[in-house]
Amino acid sequence: MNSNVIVRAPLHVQVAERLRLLIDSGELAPGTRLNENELCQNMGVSRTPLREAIRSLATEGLVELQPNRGAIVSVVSQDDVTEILPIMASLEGLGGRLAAAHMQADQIKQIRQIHNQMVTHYQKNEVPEYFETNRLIHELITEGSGNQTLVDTINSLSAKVRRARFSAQMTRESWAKAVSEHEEMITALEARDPDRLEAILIQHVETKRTTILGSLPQS
Amino acid sequence: MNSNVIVRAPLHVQVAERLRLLIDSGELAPGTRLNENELCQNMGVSRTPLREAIRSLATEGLVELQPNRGAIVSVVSQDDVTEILPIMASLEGLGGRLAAAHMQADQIKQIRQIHNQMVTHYQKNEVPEYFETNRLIHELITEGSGNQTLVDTINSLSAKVRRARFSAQMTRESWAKAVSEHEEMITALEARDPDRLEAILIQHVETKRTTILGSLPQS
DNA sequence: ATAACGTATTTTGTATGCAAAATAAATCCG
DNA sequence: CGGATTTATTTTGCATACAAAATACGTTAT
Repeated sequence: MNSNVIVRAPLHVQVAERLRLLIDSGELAPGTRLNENELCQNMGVSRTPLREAIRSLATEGLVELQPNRGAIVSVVSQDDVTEILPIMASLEGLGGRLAAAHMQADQIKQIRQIHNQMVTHYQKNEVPEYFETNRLIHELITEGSGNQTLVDTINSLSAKVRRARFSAQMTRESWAKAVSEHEEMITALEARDPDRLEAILIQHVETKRTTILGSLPQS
Repeated sequence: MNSNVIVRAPLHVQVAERLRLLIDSGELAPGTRLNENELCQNMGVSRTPLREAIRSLATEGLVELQPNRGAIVSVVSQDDVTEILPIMASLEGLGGRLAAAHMQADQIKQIRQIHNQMVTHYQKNEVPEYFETNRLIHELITEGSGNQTLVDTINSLSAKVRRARFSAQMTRESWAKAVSEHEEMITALEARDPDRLEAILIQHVETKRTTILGSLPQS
């Protein structure tokens, strides 16, 4: 009779999610060794599901397995970021191209509204809110492509870059440039101009790359 | 005294590799349920490393977990392929662009040689050899980008498409077209023309898409 | 005969236990 | 006293054991 079929996720999945959170929040810093007993007690589960979860995260690239020595939180190097950003540029460009063709008018309107919010956050210098609305816009455009595999692929790469957290060194200039590029993005989207949107998105990631790695030696 | 430090891979990694092979070869067909006991006996390991391996494959997308019902070999639908191919086009294009800039002259010569082999296989109608040399050329160009993350990303997507195995229906025409596109690819690479190589690679995947899905309903 | 229920068996999920490897500690020797 | 070797402890890797869920089966009742 009860149609509320509650399929509670398997333990190892829950554990994986929790670990992902801990790593993403920085509570488990890159390079930290994952002590199984410690984590087990901490989370109140046995080692079996925990180990299964760790294996999952390893194939995701979030942790690195060291034979007979357990796992460490993987360190995202500058080289990694240098490799990832051009890939993201390409994929976000593709996403934009598809989105310009497929998105509904009201979805585009919604993005315009969020964009306006973002500009307000920029003007009021509200950094975390800016980043959040920024992220949301990119996500919505990518999802607008209607290509779930593309969304997943971008997210997986994006997570690694985000974890590097070089982002803090954003200057007033590069911030202004990013905002103006966003303005162009939305305009191109409203005009449903795939080529232009694609070009801007690629340029936008290039700006990001410069911001992140520009001042640093390319090791 | 013995400096030959043999670090044999952990069992769950070996098991994962073996499973990947079984799935790739079609011995474990899409949709097949993975019976743990059966596989354990078959491979002579206990359930623990087997289960860990299955979790890894799940995050890779090769198998699909069904809570309290184990795992099945994931089915790659036409929709999936339709989603993946444009992504691969984009990424192979980027790979080519980078390769044209970074590859050593002797590496390019090597590709030219393999290309010539491939053409011979085409002329002699040696299908498996053709596919293998074809695959190798794409791999070498992508690796020529010097971007390992890009290589990994493409490989992961490529594996799924390959598993769909629509490839059999290659006509004489589309085969000829593919070969001529390859000729253009190598020429562009030798001329170190990134824009041209990128364009051809994107076009090439588009040809592949048409070959694979062209005649079929896009469900 | 068929549908529905209840039981038995299989299969998955989780916990525990034991062996091997790695790390830490302590002892011994120079 | 310092370095190396040996011993003890911790930690990982794998196997087994038990519990819960799902499937298969058989029985009963309509």
